[in-house]
Amino acid sequence: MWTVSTLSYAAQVSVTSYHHGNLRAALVETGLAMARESGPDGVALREVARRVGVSHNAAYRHFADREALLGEIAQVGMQRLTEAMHQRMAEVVPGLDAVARAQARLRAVGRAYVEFALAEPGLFRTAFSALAHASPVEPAGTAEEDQGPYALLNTVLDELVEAGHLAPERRPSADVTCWAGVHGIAVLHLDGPLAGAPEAEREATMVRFFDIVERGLGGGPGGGPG
Amino acid sequence: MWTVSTLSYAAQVSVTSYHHGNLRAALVETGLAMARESGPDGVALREVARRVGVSHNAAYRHFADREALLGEIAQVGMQRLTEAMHQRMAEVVPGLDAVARAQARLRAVGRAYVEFALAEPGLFRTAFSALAHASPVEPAGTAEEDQGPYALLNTVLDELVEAGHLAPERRPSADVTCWAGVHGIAVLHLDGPLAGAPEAEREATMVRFFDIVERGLGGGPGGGPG
DNA sequence: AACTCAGTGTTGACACTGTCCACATTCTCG
DNA sequence: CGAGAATGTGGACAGTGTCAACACTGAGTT
Repeated sequence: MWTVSTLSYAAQVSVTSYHHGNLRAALVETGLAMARESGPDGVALREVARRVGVSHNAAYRHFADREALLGEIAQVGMQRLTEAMHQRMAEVVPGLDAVARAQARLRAVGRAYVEFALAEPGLFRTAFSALAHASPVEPAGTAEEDQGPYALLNTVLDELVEAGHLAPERRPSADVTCWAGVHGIAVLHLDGPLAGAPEAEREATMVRFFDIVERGLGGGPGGGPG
Repeated sequence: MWTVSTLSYAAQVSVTSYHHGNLRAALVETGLAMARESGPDGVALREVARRVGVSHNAAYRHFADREALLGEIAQVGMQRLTEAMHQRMAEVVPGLDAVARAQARLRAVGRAYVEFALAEPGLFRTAFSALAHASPVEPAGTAEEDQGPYALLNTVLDELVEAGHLAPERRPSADVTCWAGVHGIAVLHLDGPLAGAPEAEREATMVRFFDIVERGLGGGPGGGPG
């Protein structure tokens, strides 16, 4: 009955069998597409099943809930976000001194975060809608790569400390501050009062934000310049 | 049939008439209560009508859509948020010099924002869920009071400029940066990976955030302290 | 080779939702 | 008083998530 799409189902089996062979993956993939189109609310279990070419309820053999499927999709979304950040971070040209390089990499991950949110609004919203997944913030030292956006941010911030721009005693403040700021910019542009702002303005906002953060983080152990 | 609650329907009429007399207000009020309980998704048109004691569909005489009702509720939520910010801002003791006072007021509005989000998660989510309402960010000068959170923030930032702590050329950067940061902190604690963080940690995060922002905003026209 | 049985997919049902339609009642105004 | 505009009602339709009972298939055991 159902036509097998030409997409990348890892272990595609005979085309007209009763068993789909890879339903779970297919559901996630199709659900992902729907999430990209219309966000978490656009992912209807029945519609996903319909598109995959399987009856409603079939999904219940692989997911306890709609929530469970959505969680899986959210996880993929989070992964995509991480990849985007990683890529932008790696694109930073290497011909700079340590401080400039670390600063550029910090700006790169931040910019990637916002860019991703605006380029993939549905996926971004989905990733943050049902997060029974991600651990409630890993401790700030566990910074191996591809462990999530937070780990990536921490990596860059540690580089900034090493380079000598970020005073160590302000290091603990830095991660959540940066994250919150960038997330706030993303959300306000996505679902907030800044939605529809022209790109130039958004770009200016980003630059100014990073200027302030860099200024706020950098320098010696003393208080502010006042 | 429907029992009239003891709440504040502005123009309550005869108890057993065919016409409710104040349906619109009653719907908003009840919808608001449901939004507080379970966020925007918890506001079901039929259930609202049921609780008010009126048939489903009655709401359609007063709202074009579920979306329209939700928008009205969101507006009330925004108003509550503004009030909370206003109050915390007014509570700042007056016995300080101009700079300290302005800084304290900035921290107060920011803290109020986050506190409100965590104290009224459903309402906060609702306020930011369907915002076909609020104008896409008023220009940064239009800062009369009770015009919304953004106007309030601008007021405080202007005070900071007047007091001499915020360099005028960094003023345009300040509003969105502060807003985004505070909004990010709120959202990450509400729906993000920081959910469930203990209050002490959240408090520390807030303090650190404001330290960085203050440092980043303050001081002379020169670049960072590096 | 036949049988069993767990895994997987299907059909049918239920309760719930938003929304449209036609109808009923009431209020207001001429 | 009577007409017409407001307002509330009931029924219907399509859509949703979820549960329970049934059907098919494939892998392993005897």
